[in-house]
Amino acid sequence: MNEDKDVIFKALADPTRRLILDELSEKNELTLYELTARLVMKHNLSISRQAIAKHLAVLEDAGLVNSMRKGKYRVLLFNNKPLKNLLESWID
Amino acid sequence: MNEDKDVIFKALADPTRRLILDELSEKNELTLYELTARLVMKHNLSISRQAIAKHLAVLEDAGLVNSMRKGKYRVLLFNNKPLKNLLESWID
DNA sequence: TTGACATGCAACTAATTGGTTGCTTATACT
DNA sequence: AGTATAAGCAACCAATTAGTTGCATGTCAA
Repeated sequence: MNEDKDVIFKALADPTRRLILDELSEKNELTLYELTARLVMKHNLSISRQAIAKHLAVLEDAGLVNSMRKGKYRVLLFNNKPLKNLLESWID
Repeated sequence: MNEDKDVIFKALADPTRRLILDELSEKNELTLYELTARLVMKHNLSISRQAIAKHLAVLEDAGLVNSMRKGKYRVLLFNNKPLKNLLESWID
């Protein structure tokens, strides 16, 4: 309901989390390590793996990221469904 | 540029600010007092005028609300332009 | 011009949050 | 079995922030 919206908007409020969505929307099925490496290298981000893991927890909670265990790895999937019609009520 | 986006997303992250946008998108040219009264009454919000004023400053900073002085009053106007295409890069 | 009303500003507080460090668990590979 | 790699968990810290209270400014109307 409306709390879903709140969780989504709050998830989008952080620039690092938006970068994560950018990366995942460009290339799905990244692992946590791959994602961290990409963020650090492509965007000169200095941030730890644990910090990224926390951001991912927030994004998963909002339904914007799903993940599957694949052996040793956890693989990340972007899900844009919650974003559709999110701003609808304000745009005509 | 990208900082604009950040300011906009952060502005949208607060539920009270989203309620303010709801009210203003429904009825433009409210004054601060009218807006406060509406929020308190329609949504059972217990919040002071000053708190609303702070939220409005954030929304104005993001370009989502404009205001004009009209004599004794300040009149508030909703502006949805910054919201258009905000999520575009993630939705196909 | 004086009082009432609408708004503006500043200092303070409590809660939230993004980040770190350190340790543990789980899986793969030789 | 033993080591290296990927991830999970928990406690702590610093900065941000939503909210409050108190006071100042500006405008209208009698």
